[in-house]
Amino acid sequence: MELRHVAYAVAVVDAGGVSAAAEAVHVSQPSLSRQLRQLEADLGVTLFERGSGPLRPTRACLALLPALRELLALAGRVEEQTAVHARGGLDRVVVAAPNVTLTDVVSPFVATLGADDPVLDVRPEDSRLPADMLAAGADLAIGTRPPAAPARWRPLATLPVWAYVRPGDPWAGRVQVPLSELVERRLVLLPRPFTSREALEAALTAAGAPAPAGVLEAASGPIAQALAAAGRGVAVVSDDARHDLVPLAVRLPAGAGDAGRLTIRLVVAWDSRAPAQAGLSALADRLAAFVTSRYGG
Amino acid sequence: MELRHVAYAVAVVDAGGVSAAAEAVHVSQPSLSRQLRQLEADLGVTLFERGSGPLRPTRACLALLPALRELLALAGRVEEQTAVHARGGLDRVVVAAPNVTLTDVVSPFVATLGADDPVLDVRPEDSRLPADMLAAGADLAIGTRPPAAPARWRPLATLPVWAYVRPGDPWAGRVQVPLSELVERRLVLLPRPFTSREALEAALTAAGAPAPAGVLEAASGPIAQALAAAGRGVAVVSDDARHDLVPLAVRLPAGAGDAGRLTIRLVVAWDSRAPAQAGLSALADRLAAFVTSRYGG
DNA sequence: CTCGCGCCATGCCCGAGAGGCATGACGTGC
DNA sequence: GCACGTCATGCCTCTCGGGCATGGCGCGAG
Repeated sequence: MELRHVAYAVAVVDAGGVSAAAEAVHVSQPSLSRQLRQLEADLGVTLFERGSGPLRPTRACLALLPALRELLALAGRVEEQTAVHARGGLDRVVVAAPNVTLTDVVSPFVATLGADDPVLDVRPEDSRLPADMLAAGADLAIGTRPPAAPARWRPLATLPVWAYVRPGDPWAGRVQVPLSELVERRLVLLPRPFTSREALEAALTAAGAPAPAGVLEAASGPIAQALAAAGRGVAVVSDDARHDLVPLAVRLPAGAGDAGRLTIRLVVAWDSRAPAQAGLSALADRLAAFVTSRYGG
Repeated sequence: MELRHVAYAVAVVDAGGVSAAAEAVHVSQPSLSRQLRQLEADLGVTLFERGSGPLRPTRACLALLPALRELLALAGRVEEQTAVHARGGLDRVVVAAPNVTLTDVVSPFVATLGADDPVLDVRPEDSRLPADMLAAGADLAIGTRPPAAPARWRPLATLPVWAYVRPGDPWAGRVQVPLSELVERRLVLLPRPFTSREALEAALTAAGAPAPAGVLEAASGPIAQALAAAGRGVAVVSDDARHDLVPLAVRLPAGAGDAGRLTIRLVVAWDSRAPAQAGLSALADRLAAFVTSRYGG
């Protein structure tokens, strides 16, 4: 019996099914399904009844459940306690992230931390690759592309890319604009390595849409918005709204996933071999939970 | 953090060092050493001070120790509790073993089991290979050769092979006899597949000793002893003494290991994929502990 | 009635990790 | 100074956890 298996079993009970639990514990549904059976074989007890629909805990499972929860809680307390004894581990955590994310995501999260929590040493980063940030000394890195092993990562959020128009614009009354219409306008975009730009171009390629009628490059999100506010074009960025700009979702052709809107995926990553890895992953989970509650997943 | 790692760390503290702990938890010393470092990295805490001699727990480790022990105790209780709910798992456990082992080892162990323990359904087996016994439906198998993966096994005991002479024999006053002298006598041996026979012949080959002067084959250990009691030769078997026979250790040439005596190794094996695997390994551990306390390892 | 959708299980493959063996570095005691 | 006991490290194997793709299966909508 391993703690991981116990956590999986409890997650299945709480989530009411394997599929839902798999999402909660960040593994695929087949993997979780197999781990469950392994735990059952290991203990020699049938924990779940299979059959129609979501599987349901057996009587034995429910009887064990309190002890299993206690086991997890105790393990959690041990890991917390280690933070106290950690030498140079979680007193300071260096968080690296692109600028947009820092202002819109990390800063609000830092504001929610208590006195017991580690001090987050936030550092803006040019690279979009979490792997590079980790190599540069960051403990946690936020970016758009999952790093390769042995780094670990977790999905953080799926943020929409907005097309910002000023209040007087003909589109100002709409809530979304199709990609095909968007390219007919002059666009204010960020330079290439920025994710909103890359996501837009990838979507254009995938949809077979023509190149935008005109492109104006801005050095940062706020500047792009300022240009849009000045009527120089439609700013396509993922920043939150400024200057009273009106955000429009960018509608993609059907079947493109992400609810048909242009989005960018954020991930949070850390080094699996770093000291206090348990603490880092816990912090990453809290950050993900915070973002989910704030942006609604 | 996984329960296995916790168990390892506690074992190291209790045993006072990696090497001793490795034996206690049945893994090799290098493996245990690495797991420890992994646990430290995972928690972000230095648990042991390395340096001269056996490593010693740090202050942080000692602070965590009670919680770790509690964690293991709780996990143990959960596994015990599962035995109660196990369906057809550990109510009956089929134990297969060679005849000698059954009478001399398993039976006394069965006598020590309480009402809460599973019923051991003991079955004598001709094969010396635990793998065959498991394939034949046994839950636990006792034999002389460790099975291949995915079966799991544990060393059970190292039993001496005795040279039995009757009280009136010229050797009756001795406690041991060298292999070279033994072969000059007429010997009462078991047939080939029996382990005492195979061990003897392997030792003869290894020592370059001549073949025994004369061999009388007996169908079983007790019969061999009966023949020895009748003065028909020296019985070389691993059974406990009967018929007032005098046991002599068989001395091997130096460097042959096993404290220079002819011995056979016993192992207990089970199927890692069997239901109630946790209960089986616990039972195997208890059996090993019993044998150790009875035969002094 | 049938089709589609949401469940979970299974087959396949890959990579990480745990394990063993052999060996090396380091201290201690004879 | 040498033998021995400690733990660490390199190398290899093999299990197992994980993901993707796919297959049954029941239920509900059309």
